[in-house]
Amino acid sequence: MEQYLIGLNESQHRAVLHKNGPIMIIAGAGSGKTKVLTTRIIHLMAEHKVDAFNILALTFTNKAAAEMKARVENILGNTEARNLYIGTFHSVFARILRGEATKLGYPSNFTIYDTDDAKSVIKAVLKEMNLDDKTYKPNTVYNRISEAKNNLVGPAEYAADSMLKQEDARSNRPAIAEIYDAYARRCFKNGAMDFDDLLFKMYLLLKNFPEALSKYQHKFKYILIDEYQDTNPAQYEVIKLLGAMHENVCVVGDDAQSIYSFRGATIQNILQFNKDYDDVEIVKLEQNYRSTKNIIHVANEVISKNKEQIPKQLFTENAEGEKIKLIRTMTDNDEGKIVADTIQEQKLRDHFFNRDFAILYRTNAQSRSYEEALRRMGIAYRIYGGLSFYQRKEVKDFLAYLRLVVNPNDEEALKRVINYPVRGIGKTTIDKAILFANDNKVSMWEVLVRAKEFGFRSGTLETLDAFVYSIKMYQSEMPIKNAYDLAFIIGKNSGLVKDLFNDKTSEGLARYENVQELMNSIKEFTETPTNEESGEVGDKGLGTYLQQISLLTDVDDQNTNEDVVKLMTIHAAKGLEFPVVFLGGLEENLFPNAMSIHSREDLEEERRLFYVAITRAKQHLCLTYSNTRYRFGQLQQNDPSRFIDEIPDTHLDRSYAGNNSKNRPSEGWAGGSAFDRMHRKPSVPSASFSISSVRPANKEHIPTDNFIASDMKELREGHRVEHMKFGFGNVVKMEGAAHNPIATIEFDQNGRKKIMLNYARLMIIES
DNA sequence: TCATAGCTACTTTTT
DNA sequence: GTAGCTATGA
Repeated sequence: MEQYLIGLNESQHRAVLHKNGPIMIIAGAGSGKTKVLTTRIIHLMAEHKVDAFNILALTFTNKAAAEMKARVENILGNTEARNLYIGTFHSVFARILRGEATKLGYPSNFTIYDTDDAKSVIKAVLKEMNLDDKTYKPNTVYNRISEAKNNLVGPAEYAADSMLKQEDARSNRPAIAEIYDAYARRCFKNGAMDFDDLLFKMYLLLKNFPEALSKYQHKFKYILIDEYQDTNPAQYEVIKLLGAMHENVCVVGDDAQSIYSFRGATIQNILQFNKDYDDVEIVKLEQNYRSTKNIIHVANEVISKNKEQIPKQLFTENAEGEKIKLIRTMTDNDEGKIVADTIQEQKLRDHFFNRDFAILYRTNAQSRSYEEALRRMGIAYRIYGGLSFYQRKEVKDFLAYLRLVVNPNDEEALKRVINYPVRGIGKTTIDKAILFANDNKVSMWEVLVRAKEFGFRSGTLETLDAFVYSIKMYQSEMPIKNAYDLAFIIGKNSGLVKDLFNDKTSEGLARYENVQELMNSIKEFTETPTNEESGEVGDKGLGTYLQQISLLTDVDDQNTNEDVVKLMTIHAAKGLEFPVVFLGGLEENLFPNAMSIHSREDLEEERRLFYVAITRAKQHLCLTYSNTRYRFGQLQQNDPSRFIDEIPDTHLDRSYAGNNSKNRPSEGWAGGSAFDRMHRKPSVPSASFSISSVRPANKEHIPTDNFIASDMKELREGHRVEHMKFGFGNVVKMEGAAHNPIATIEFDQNGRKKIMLNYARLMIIES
């Protein structure tokens, strides 16, 4: 048997070996899904001699795509793997659309608008249409348009659809169809596509241009789709079109983990896959390699409450594990504190590293209390999600300059930078320019270029001319300068970098650093040897750079190995795993969220979200909820989440939650809060997070009476020490960075352990 | 034209 | 609680 097939279980093996025809792989949480996908690609290439050019693999995140690519390269080598089309739906489609843009009337250097850009265009459109943005909230309008595009409904179809018309009329927003039309025109005029356009236009390309359809159908003989449960109708139709010729479509997903319906994903795609094609091979991966038996049992129980699902039973051969812990606190701040305390305690007791912990929550706003508590305890953490690097104002401003140089029709970019840094082009002038542009059906840029003709007066005219001149100068440099050199000049000459540099507040400093960081990333881009991705367009220029980054969102993700506690929403945690997981805010109206408790579908999605959270944990899972919580600046009383009661009592340790946690919180319990108890006796053995069933048990050690932790700066190899938990031992090795030293200690009773001196409390007995 | 004080509005968000 | 926008005064 081939080396790469070794270690697959029977179902995994079947999924990998299936060659032609449609196949659906239902992959439970932690069942080795990525391994199956990558091994399948390797097998197709190595065994069936399928050319890399003929394989298309689509994922939802850059990270998933990168991981897949890396694994394939690892086995087959870079030269073989580099020609694979592995990427996110958006990046692969964007790449194809660049090549075919002219068919659709777009320039091939079209700009990609992110959500903020799109909303800003909507705002501008609303203003021009004299519509009130209280009734037509840009957010709502954007979502409505997004939904339409994800369902392949264009502006014309939208206007003609009586159902949609009725819905909009009922919600008192009859003008959505008009706004949609104006928005689409504006984007087109700006030479820009939003995220949804990348899918929608891809569909239109295949639908309306038979030769394009045929080209890509021939090219992609084998198609693999990851996270199929999260696909929306647009993605579904594109896959259907692309796969129609060979029908070698392999979809992988887990209906139980479908949590993106609010972004247009429809679980029906996976539930009905076997009706879309004849003779669908169905493989279920039900063995979990991630979690303890306890966690898997609870996950199964919870998800079984959902009606709509593909029947399956997850099982594991891992250890039994311990019960799931439930902690109740009085306030959200206590919740943060108790989690931070527990992390600290567990690090000491069980030798976990910061990176072994994840704190998950339903909404981003919940991160604050954890943050404060962790900071106070000096535990390193990182919040994932929230504002990504590329969404920060200063970064967007700088990028807007670069965008404008590449595509002067990009009105969003123009508006961002026309008076930033301040150069005396005020609101009045800008409004005037926009007005002229609309009246004369030209771009705003055009108005500026021909400012004199449009009758701007001398003072304004001068500043406008100077601005136009500077941008034109940058444009003329484009063919001869690489992205970094040009960006450097732009940053310097525009005064933008200086402006940030002069702001000496701490926020200003952070902003300056962010722009420097951006410059670094541009430099890195110019210095990295060209790979096949960029072979298409002018290599190291500004245009190529912008294309590359417009679909990147999370630079933060790159450092997954740093030793920090990770904080993120459950959504962001999908696909990840952690030894210890804390799940916070298990309260009615928060989780399940108030907006999702009115329909069965929504509630089931919340439950799937709960399922996703549970199945992130490898060894320990701790649920917390708080009696009161500040939300929107107001103190709220909360009932415990209904999901808590869906966990079988046999698998839930409620001893931290008070006796009546099943009922509504009573008035008189506060004196004996779990929090208080936890602090009075932090190390009662039965109350501790023991990992006995997962790792070999440590022999209990009772610290000597005069135990006082020594200064760890004094610790050297050869010292004899006492550890609170592990007893006596000898230091055999010192390593790690100066700020994070690690000692290897041979304990008399408990063997060799690595101890992080920043956290451990050790007493030096003999030096 | 710019700086600042108040008012408002908020789920999740791979791209 | 806080970001982000609007109205106001300088």
